[in-house]
Amino acid sequence: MTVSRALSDHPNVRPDTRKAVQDHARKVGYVKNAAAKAMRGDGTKIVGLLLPNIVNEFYARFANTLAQSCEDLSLHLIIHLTNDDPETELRAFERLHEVQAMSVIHVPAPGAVRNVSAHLNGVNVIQLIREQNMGQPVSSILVEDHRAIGEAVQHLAGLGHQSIGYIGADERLSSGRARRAAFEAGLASAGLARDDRLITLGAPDFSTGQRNAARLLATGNVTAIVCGGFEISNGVLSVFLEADQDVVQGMGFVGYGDPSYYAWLGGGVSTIAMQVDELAQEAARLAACPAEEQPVNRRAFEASFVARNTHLAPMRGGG
Amino acid sequence: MTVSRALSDHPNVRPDTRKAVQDHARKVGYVKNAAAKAMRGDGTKIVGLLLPNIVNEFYARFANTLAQSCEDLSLHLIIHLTNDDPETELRAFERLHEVQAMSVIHVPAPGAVRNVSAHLNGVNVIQLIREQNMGQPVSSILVEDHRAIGEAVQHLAGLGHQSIGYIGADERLSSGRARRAAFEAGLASAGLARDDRLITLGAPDFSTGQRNAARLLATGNVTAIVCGGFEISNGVLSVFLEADQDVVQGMGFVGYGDPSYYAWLGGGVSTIAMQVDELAQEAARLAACPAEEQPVNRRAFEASFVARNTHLAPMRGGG
DNA sequence: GTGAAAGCGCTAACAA
DNA sequence: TTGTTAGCGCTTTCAC
Repeated sequence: MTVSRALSDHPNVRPDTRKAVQDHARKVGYVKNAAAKAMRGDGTKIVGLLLPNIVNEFYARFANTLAQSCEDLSLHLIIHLTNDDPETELRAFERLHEVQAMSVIHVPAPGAVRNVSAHLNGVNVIQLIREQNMGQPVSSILVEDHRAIGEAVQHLAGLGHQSIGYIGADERLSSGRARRAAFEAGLASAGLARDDRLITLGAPDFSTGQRNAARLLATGNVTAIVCGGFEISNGVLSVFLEADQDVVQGMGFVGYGDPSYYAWLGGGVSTIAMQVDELAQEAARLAACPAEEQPVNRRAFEASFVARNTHLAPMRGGG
Repeated sequence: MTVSRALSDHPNVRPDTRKAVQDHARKVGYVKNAAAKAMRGDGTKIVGLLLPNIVNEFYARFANTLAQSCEDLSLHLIIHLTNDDPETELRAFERLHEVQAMSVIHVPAPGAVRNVSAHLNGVNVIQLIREQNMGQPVSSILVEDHRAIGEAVQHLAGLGHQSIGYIGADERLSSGRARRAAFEAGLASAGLARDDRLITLGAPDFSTGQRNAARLLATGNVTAIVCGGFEISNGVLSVFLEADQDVVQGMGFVGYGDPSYYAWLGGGVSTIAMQVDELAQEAARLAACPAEEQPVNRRAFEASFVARNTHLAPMRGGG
């Protein structure tokens, strides 16, 4: 059809014909059928995003910026929540395979490698935050937080803390391993001895933060806590904010991630902050190219330590 | 092909053949091509979600719960951010038309009706929070906040406030009109006179909240502020939290929406809370049916007034 | 500069 | 119970 050529801006169409066709298409709201294009093998412009959840402000901001970039690049963004569950993650990959997603950006769930590889043919896979073997080469966008975590520990040490606890993700996550190592390196460079009883690990979720914070506070032999995860940080913080004032009096706290309200809570929460928007833009950049044209890529963005009121002010009502 | 029948659980296939086919499909990770299904006219299982943004915790929680429901219902959720801009919204509808979305859930952007109707053929449209004429029958899921806003005003009046300001969305939004009316009704039932200078309206965004809060505080003749929008509430709150202590001393504040941290800020922020999860589940329920089988539906969920420390405690650092 | 044919993966309808 | 045909909307190839 000449119509098809006109709509695709092909040169071999009389200019007036082309214009007439295009104008009419716009008038009647015609758009090309993506399914038909996909079936011919033209690719889909679909980007999948797999996140543990989208309520945590870090993930929300990432998704927000990514979605903006996708609008600009005319990509379709399909979101799947994994709850950090490998089974759910597998199903998400399956669904994205059905619609022939061009790229998938994902925060790998903890746990063993499952048979996802069957769903990854020709898919441009981009890992975020964490790295996990997928049985095929993948790109990754990481956060380099070694230095920032070290600074956090030294900051606490400088305030006189000698018993600093750590709550983070366990060894099933690459990020869990790296952050724990960074914490221990920080202790060493601050001249503090490591006490394994003060290092508590678990799944990267809110309840791990809650549970371990309560446990560390209960022992009474910890004077500060450093967090190694977004959800964990929120969980720990919830315990601090709801604890009796005399229990947390003088306790040091360093969160992970920097949601907007951390600056407002308890006089300002010290934290490890990352360049969310830059992460998301890089992700969009990588996701925009089909797998075959996209060389595998590995890039890390440096995190920073934000010092605020490391000792949370107790909350008090105003009336 | 017998294979197709086997995979579709068609009865006319020898049971052992069927099982063999299904097992093999699972083993090699075969999934049906959604594009081919769509091209036959079988529909797409794609649900579009159009939100102003996804960082605001109300929208984030809505999207989160909706995404969960979509996983359960095997629907694909495509997210588009509109920034409350009609042009961007129009482009999003266009993109969803391309992929033949089955349903679109959207928070209508303020402004005139544009020619979206061309992109809505056979689409199950579900409006959220706000209502706007789309030139065709649509379902809507609303928040009934008249009573809650009235309670908020009466609560403030009960605390002795006589000059209560209001910051909300303007008349371009159905929700803006309704909430303003609810505020005025609240004043009336509290026996307070309406002062139009204390009622400030604008776009439903953060800066509207910031700007008008600063303005109302500067005039000095307002002792409390009620917010009529999610983003607006956050904007107003940011001004309160960053203002000099003596300026906001004794000021009353009622926010809109109930993000998790409102309970922690300044001793607890009083607010209008809504049943986010219920809204999202209802949205998923409506979105799961194709347009032709879905009778148009209009449902409202009651909001509630949550009284906390209506007078924000000033923030102070702890060390 | 324009049209005709073919095929992408799938399933409803019909034929065997 | 299984196989064949046809067509969904699009673009590439080839013919005119």
